[in-house]
Amino acid sequence: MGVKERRAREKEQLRRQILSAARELFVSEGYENVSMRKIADKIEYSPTIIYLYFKDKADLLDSVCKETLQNLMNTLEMLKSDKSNPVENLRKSGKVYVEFGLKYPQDYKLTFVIRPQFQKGLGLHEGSVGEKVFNYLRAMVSECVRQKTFRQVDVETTGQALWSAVHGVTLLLIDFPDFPWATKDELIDTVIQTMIEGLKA
Amino acid sequence: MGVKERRAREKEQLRRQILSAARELFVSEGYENVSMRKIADKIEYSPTIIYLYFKDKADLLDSVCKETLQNLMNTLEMLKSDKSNPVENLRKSGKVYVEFGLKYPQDYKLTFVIRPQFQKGLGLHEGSVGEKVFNYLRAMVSECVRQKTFRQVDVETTGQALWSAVHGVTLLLIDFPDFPWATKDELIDTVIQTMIEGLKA
DNA sequence: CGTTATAATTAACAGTGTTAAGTTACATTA
DNA sequence: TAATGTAACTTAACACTGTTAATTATAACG
Repeated sequence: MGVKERRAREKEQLRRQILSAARELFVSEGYENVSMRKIADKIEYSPTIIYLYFKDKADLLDSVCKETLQNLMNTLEMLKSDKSNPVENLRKSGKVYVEFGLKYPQDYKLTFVIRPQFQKGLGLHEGSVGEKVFNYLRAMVSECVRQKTFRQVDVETTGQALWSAVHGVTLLLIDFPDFPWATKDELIDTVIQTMIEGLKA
Repeated sequence: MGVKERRAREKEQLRRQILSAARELFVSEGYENVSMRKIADKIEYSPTIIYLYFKDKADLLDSVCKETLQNLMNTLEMLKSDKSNPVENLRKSGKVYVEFGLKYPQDYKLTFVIRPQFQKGLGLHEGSVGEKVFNYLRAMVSECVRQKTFRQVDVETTGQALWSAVHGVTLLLIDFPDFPWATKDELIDTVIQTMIEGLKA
C-alpha cells in the first residue's frame, strides 16, 4: 500500500517546486512582475496546475513569506545568547535582523510590506512563526528589565518600539539605495544603540 | 493674444483633473488595482489621453507622491517651532510625521514604499521637496546639539536614525492594523521619546 | 482488459498598460 | 466666409494578466 504515500510524496514535491520557483521569481523580478505563466514556464507545467496546489497568487505569496519568517527565526536562533548580558543579545539580534533584511531585501519586503497589502488580518496568530519571533524579542527585553539594565519600561510597548526602529532602518536602506546615507553600518548601529541607550536605567 | 494662454490654462486644468482622479483612486483602491481606464472613466475621457500628460502610470504615481511630500512639508511647517526648546520641536515634529502617515496611510505608502519600487534612483535631488523635509529634520537635530541638550552626535547619521524610527512605527501601524499593539499613541510616543532619551547628553 | 479516480491541460473570459493610426475641433490665415 | 494647419482627443490593436470551467491524459485497481 505504498502507492498512496508515493503519490503524496510526489504531490508534496511538486508543491515545493512551485514554491521555490515562485520565490526565485518574486525575488528576482518583484511580486507584481511575476505572472502565473512565468512560474509555470519555470517548472515546465501548464499555468493552471498551480491552482491545484495554491488557492491563488496571494496564497502563493503567503506560503513564500511563511518560509521567510521561519528563515529569519532560524537566523536569530543561531545567535547563542549570553544569559549574563541581555543588552548585548538585544544589540546583536537587532543587527542580525537588519542584516537579514538587507541580505534578502525582496523577501523582506514581500513578508513585511507586500503581504499585508494582499492578505488582510495579519495579527499574531497563536502558534505562528511571527508570534515566535516576537516572543523572542519580548524575552530579551524582559531580561534587560529584570536585570535592571533597563528601567521599569512596559515590555510589550518597548518590544514593539524596538521592532519599529529596526524595521524602519531596514526598509529605508532597501527602498532608497541612492539616498546619501551616512554609512550603512554606522546608521544601523546608531539606530539600535540609540534605542538601547534611551531604555537604560 | 490671450488664446494661447487660455489653452495652456485648460491643459493645466485637465492635468490637475487627471492627477486628482488618480490620487483618489490610488488611495481608495490601491495603486495596483487602479487601471488607466478607471482613471479615464472618472474624468470622462478616453484612456489614452493620460499619456499626453504623463509618460506612464509610474510617472502619474510620481506626480501624486510629490504632492504628498509637499503636503507633509506644509504640515510640518505649520508647527511653529520654539527656538528655545529644540527637543520639544523634534518630539512634536516626529509625532506630526507619524500622524500624517496614519491620517493618509495610502498616500504615505505610495510615497515611501510603492514609489521607490517603480521609480528607481530616488536620491535627494537638489531642490526636491524630499531634500527640504530632510533639511528641516537636520536643522532640529543640529540645534539640539548646539544647545548641548544632545551629546556631540553626528548630525547626518542621527537625522537618518530618527527618520528610520518614525518611518518604522508609521509603516508597522499601517501594515499590521490587526497586530495587538499596546496603544497607538503610547507606541508612537515610546519610539520618539526613547530615541530622544538615547541622544541626550 | 475495462473502469475509476485524479493529475494535468486547453480554451476562454474579462481585464491590464501602452502604442500607432486615425479623427475631430478650433484658431489663424487668405 | 472658406480653406488650412495644428493641437486635442479617440479608436483599434497588441501582447499580456489572474482565474475558471470543461476537457483530456495518466496511472492504479478490480
